Amino acid sequence: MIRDSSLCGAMQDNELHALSSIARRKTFPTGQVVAWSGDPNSVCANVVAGAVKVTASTPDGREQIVGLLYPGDFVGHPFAEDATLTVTAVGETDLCLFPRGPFERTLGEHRTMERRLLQQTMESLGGAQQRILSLGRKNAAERIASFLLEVLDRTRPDHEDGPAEIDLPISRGEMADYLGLTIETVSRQLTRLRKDGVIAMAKGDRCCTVLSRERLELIADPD
Amino acid sequence: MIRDSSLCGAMQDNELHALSSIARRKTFPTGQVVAWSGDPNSVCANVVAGAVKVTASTPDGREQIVGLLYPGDFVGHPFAEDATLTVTAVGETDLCLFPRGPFERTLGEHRTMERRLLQQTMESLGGAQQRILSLGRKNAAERIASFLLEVLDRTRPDHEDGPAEIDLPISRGEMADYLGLTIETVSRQLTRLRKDGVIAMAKGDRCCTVLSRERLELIADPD
DNA sequence: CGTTTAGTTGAACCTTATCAAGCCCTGTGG
DNA sequence: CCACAGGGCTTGATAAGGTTCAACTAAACG
Repeated sequence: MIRDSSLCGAMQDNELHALSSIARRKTFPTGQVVAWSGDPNSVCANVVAGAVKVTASTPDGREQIVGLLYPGDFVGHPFAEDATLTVTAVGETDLCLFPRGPFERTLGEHRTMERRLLQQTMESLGGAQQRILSLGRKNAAERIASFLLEVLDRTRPDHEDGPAEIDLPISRGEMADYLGLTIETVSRQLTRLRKDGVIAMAKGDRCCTVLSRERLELIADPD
Repeated sequence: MIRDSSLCGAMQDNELHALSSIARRKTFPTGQVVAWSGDPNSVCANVVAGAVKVTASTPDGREQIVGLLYPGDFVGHPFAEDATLTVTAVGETDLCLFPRGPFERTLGEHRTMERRLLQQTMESLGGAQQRILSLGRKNAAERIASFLLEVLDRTRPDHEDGPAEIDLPISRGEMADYLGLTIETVSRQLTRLRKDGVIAMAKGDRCCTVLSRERLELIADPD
């Protein structure tokens, strides 16, 4: 179902076959860890359904979500000996797992796959660079607005204007870990957006209606 | 001179030849812009000597350095139509420039090169993720200490302990833009490190002696 | 039901930004 | 040769944004 947006997108049938012969489908319940930081780096994967968070943390336990991956996204770090990041399912999640060794070998045998992975990695890098800008230079309101727009673009790629309902994939605490803020600040900023009529959202809910995409964009990227 | 650490590292002579036939060497004076954000994405490059900064900025002009690249590092974003980032020489810098089109073609013709670029891009992504952690969860002191260690590791890869002299590649203002702080905070944190005897450094100087790497590490990653 | 968990809200505090002044070095022009 | 302007850096005072701590609500769950 997610073929064309994922690694498999550009591939021939024989290549797909090579991949699927090493792949293993698995469902992870909410909160289950797929791979631990510090463990040997043994798997790569494609997200099939649900989502995963990729987290880094300081030795004293502060946590930061460095990536949020959705269906079609590639997870993992080929060629690295050890995992430096923890991968966790957020919400019930289906992954297509590839043991790293065989995956790297398959990569070597199928050019289109390697090319596609290179392009995906370049895109991830671009995304990471945007997040560096957010975390380094944006205030709380701007970060929250940017995040809502990110989720909106992910789930409604064709949306242009007018009200749109989005379902936040993560909790307030996870939003805080993603945006480099605290739970309290996230909560306050959301109520502020609600009071200002930019979004509509029941208290404590994960469901959120963007009333004015335009205003949200203005907050995310002021001019 | 920087062959083995750069893209060219894993290549055969015929591949090197292919690359060098499209390459153009150029020296950029301090502050000169190599590529502008928003312009068509026309070049990739390898840093030969000196260093470049890669910056992103908000529409209202706040600036963030998203990457700092040294000799051997690859600069650019193959496959992207437009540049979203600005690349600027910091200090007198030699680059080996590749027009993007021919570079992508060459990439398609030389597997080892593509493989190597994939690995480099993965490493860049890992670095970016570490910086997301820093910007999201570390305070000013920790960021400064992390940065000094980064520079130390770059310039003295074999250094383990004891005093070591390092030359900061960038100004205070650029450190601020790199670390998501202000000039004033950077300055204050450096004098603090100086007063605490962690580093020795003449006021306003770019040269800095790390007196205790151990203490610096303790500050960068508290436990 | 009582307990737990996620989220909201308020008050006090703290880190960092902002504003302002001054220093030092360099380069320039009288 | 000196006065002066400018840039890079430091330092101080003040302000603000976000964190921390704490209380509270509401839904979920045994």
